[in-house]
Amino acid sequence: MLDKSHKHVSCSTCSARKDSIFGNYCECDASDVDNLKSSAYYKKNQPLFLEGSFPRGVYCLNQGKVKIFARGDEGKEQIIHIAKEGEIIGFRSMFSEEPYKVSASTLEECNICFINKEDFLNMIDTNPTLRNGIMKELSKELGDRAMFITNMAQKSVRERLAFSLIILADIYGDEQINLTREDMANFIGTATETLIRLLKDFKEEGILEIHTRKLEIINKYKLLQIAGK
Amino acid sequence: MLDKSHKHVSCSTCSARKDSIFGNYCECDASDVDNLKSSAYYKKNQPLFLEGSFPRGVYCLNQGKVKIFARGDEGKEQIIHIAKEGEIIGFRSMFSEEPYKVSASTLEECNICFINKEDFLNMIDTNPTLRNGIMKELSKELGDRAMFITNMAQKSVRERLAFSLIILADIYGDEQINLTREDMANFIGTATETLIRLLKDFKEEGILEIHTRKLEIINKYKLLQIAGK
DNA sequence: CTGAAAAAATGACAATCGTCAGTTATTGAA
DNA sequence: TTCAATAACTGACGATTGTCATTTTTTCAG
Repeated sequence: MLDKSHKHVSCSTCSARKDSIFGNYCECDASDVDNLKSSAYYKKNQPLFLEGSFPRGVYCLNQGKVKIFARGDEGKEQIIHIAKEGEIIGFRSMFSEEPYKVSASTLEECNICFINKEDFLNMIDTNPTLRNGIMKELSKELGDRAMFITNMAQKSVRERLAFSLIILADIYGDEQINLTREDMANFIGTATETLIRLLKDFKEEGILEIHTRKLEIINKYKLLQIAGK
Repeated sequence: MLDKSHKHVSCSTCSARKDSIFGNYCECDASDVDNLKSSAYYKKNQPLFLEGSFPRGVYCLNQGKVKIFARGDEGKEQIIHIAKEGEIIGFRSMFSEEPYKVSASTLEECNICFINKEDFLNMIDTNPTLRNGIMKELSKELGDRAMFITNMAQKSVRERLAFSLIILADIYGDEQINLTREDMANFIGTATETLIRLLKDFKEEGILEIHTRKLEIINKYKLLQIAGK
């Protein structure tokens, strides 16, 4: 259970900081960031921002998981990314001068810090190390998305499920994967029913165990084989 | 027919410059760029760079079209983007410090300029306007790719074809769309045979005319309807 | 602890789409 | 101009996957 008291989370004691751009590129300025940001507790399924709205700043995830998703023409969610502790969310829109093209929403209880657009852009302008880190991050994600598109276009749902389970296992670390079937289907890009059937297949093949919502991967090697690379 | 003499193409007279980041963000420095870059003629189907290799600089497309693509596990191409006159190609990899995650290859005869990595990064460091333009571009593309992923995941091949034809019509401008069936299928994310069948359907529905390889769009409104937004 | 709401699961069925195998048309170099 | 190579096209067929309808299980607020 997380602290819900809205108490200020300090960067200097932030356990996620080692995984963060701030941690990697901006060692010296932790206290500067500390003075600029605010922190807040978010309930499960609470939006950070919505597609179409204008960005006011960036979010830094201290604790919890956040889904980044777009909506298709019929309103169906497509999850583009699942952010974990230490990630900065929504910084792309700081530069594009466009409304958000994606939405962000918590998948579980979260502690999230917020930095104003103006303050953030100021940091970028005056701190070349941080700036280079951000540019590197933008570029990396662009590369990742090229692979994402390729997987979507060329892999079967079964292959994509295997691939996604590996990614999810990485995101969830020690914890077990914990997503609704609908969210998982929206990540893989398939119908919920199809996902459920394939999970059952994987279970029968001894690849994973299903503890209701939580998934435990038993045979990662087999997943890698199915995912095909 | 393009000039094949390897003669230097000057930025100041480059007709594509108005569509370029250099044109929009770096008005004053055209001659600076001029002194740094080299220009070259490329034949059809000639690679600029390959997935996995390390970037040496960026390419600026003066004339022609270039496909940017990744390869799936079985070697099948997935075209991520088709660059037209004025676009800068390969600048993402300048920042990521990774090998290319995509390949680039000409789709027709091209004139392409080249700027060294070092010179380019130097320009970025010393020219904030250009830098902001680049960051804006990176962010924009990231947004575009979120939509690309969503389309891939949620639209039928027929819908994706309609959508892609609109994009291609925009890329080709006054000219007619001119791609092999295979390239077009690899852009849409389908089998060549399926694409051919659907093109025939569209022809029979009066949406387009097929002049062997070249496609002429007759009813753009209907395409928009089918694409679904 | 209980009941209503949400999520997960199952079954039946049809359509989309990919694969394979083969034919026709087009291109471009000799 | 010709011929070989490449690209475009057609047909048959089945597997994968989405849709709809329904049941079972789980969650969580009161």
